[in-house]
Amino acid sequence: MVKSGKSVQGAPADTGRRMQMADLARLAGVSTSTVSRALSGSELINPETRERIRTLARKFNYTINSVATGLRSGVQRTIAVIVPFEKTSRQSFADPFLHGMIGSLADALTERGYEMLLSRIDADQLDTVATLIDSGRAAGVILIGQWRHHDQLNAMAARGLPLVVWGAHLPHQDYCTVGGDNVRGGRLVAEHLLAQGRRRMVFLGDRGLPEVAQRYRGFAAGLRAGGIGLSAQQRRTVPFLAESGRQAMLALIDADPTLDAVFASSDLLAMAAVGALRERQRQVPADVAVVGYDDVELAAHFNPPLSTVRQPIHEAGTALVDALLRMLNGKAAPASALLETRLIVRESSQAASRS
Amino acid sequence: MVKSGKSVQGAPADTGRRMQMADLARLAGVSTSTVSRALSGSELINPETRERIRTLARKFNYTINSVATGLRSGVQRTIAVIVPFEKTSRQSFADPFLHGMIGSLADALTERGYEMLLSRIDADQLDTVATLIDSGRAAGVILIGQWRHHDQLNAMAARGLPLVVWGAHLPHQDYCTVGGDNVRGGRLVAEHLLAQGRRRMVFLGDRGLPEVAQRYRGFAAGLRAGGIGLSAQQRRTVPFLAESGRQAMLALIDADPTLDAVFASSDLLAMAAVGALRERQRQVPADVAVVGYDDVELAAHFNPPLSTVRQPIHEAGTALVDALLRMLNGKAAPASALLETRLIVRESSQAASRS
DNA sequence: AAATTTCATGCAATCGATTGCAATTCGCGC
DNA sequence: GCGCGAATTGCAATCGATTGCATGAAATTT
Repeated sequence: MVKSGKSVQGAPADTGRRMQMADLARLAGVSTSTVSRALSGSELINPETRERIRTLARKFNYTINSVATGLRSGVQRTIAVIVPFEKTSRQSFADPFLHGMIGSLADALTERGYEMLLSRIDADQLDTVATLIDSGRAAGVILIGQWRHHDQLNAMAARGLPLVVWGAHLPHQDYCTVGGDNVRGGRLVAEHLLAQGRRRMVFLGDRGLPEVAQRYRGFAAGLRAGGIGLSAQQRRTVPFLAESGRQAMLALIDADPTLDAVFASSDLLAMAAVGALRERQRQVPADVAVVGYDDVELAAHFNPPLSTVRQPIHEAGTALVDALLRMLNGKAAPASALLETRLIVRESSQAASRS
Repeated sequence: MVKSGKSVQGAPADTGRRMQMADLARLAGVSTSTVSRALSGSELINPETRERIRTLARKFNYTINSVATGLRSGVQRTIAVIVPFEKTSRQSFADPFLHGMIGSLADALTERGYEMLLSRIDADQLDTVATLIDSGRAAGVILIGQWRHHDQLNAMAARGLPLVVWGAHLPHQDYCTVGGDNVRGGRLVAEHLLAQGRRRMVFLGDRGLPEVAQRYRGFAAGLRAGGIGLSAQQRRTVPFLAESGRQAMLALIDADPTLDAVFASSDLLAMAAVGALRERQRQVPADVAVVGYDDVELAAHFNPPLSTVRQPIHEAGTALVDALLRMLNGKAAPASALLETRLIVRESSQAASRS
């Protein structure tokens, strides 16, 4: 019922139809052309008229209909942010890392005058992303995580869709990514754990995902450099879900009660791992060191405070948005960006425990 | 440069202008009227023609421009979800509870064929919310948390804005809210802590926020029923930020080293409190019991697992969206809804500790 | 064979704003 | 007093789709 009945004359009734430019024009005794120009601050309009119209607009709470504007001018100030999920596990939205990312993107977009359309979509139906652009609902797309769809993303880039992806930089990649240096991150963790005198490590994460694969590669390489190997029994393929992390950790510790360090590919998994270790009466870090990835806000406040690899979330949002906007402005797809990645050592991985 | 050059004839060049209905009409040798009807499945169109057009559309990857559709038909399938923040503290987006809420809303909206426009806005400029509606960018608004702006929300409701708020149900309230039973939640916590033999309680949270105020009221009432009081020294006004929670808890324990229970108005604060207690060598729950609020996913995996009052996040999303859609369909503003609220007891508040 | 339906499609107005170009007014010089 | 440029403002086409009404062909009736 919001939209109905016409205003009889001049000012539309308080209830009923939304005010529009023609109404304001009538009230001001000018044409809509003049109103349009006045509101957009055109030099063509007499300053007095302009002020009069603007005052009137404010008084009547008039706001330009941006749907109509969008249609006529052909510009869209909406960016779609897509969080893919794998329907088998419902995974992904639960990770607090995503939360930080969304916040950071929201800020970066708002700062630049864009709106954010947030959407979770089935990772197996990534092509629906193209529809968002084709239908004019969004000017561009930011995808969080490339998941297992490298080829599909390449295809979308080939179609010329304005697309930027948070994730790993891969060989033969035609789309633009922004991400941390995952290989380096993994290696830093390996070096740190070795320096703490740990020897029997395990890894938690789904190496089917490019970012995780790179973290693993860096980790394994770092261990190898220290003369330590990592067998198939010492890693576990887990989605980014707390309960899965817990189960995996329980299995690992039961399989090898002597393990002394865990590298989890996300803080969420690391926290779940700590819980599982506790269930098995292992002290963290005295018995087992735990290192996560992301440095989500809670990591510092966890019990014990979690060592982790920091992903520069704030920069990430800015970098993603800027890359996309550059693309929309017709500049060639910007080169993929690698953001700074560093290890934050807290209590969960230290050799000397508090007590 | 995405939009430029006209197609010379028939199929538009692969590069360049976006395909539109007129192009498809030309390709099919019919008018746009026919295409429009064919794609919308009108009975008026010959089934064969309809199929031919649809096939063509699929083949050329044509998608109806929803901006134009929106303008002509006047319907908007976008809902704005607003997360207010207080600029002084940058608070709010950090809380994992919000994250769950956003996910739940995203699901509920998608299921019903709506898109979600996510926006953080300065709580002091809530009126910009009206602009979202007035400008036609969104059909309705879901606001997460009423913060300190009860009156402003009433004013917006009076203006007839389609608005639903997650939060507390207050006296003299003209807008529709969906929320948990905060008073009951607080009371349950009090009863539980008393039953565990705790006596010196403290409360963490900003009672300037209606939801928190209600939780506190229930809590204080429950304690009073058990013959226990709560002095001004036993509560602390804290925003929903981990670091603030930590500071507040440190101050409280220093002020009264004998306290034996903490009720935090969110899980985030509870987790921060656990960290602070740990810094002061207090065992949770042996020395101090801690109870949070929300039951975010991590609560169960915290160390120790966190007792908390569960907010039914999934139902919440559904209820908020349904209430809003009912409003948009012209039904009177639905009555505010109170969702089920129950206490989940985990280790952090138990009398007998594990070891 | 003429008249009447039925079916399928096209024409043109419309949604609410923007903008190139034309029109009007005013001031001022000659 | 007439002409010309500058300053304002309005007219009408346009963005891309939707839809009431008209149209024309085929099918049916008489």
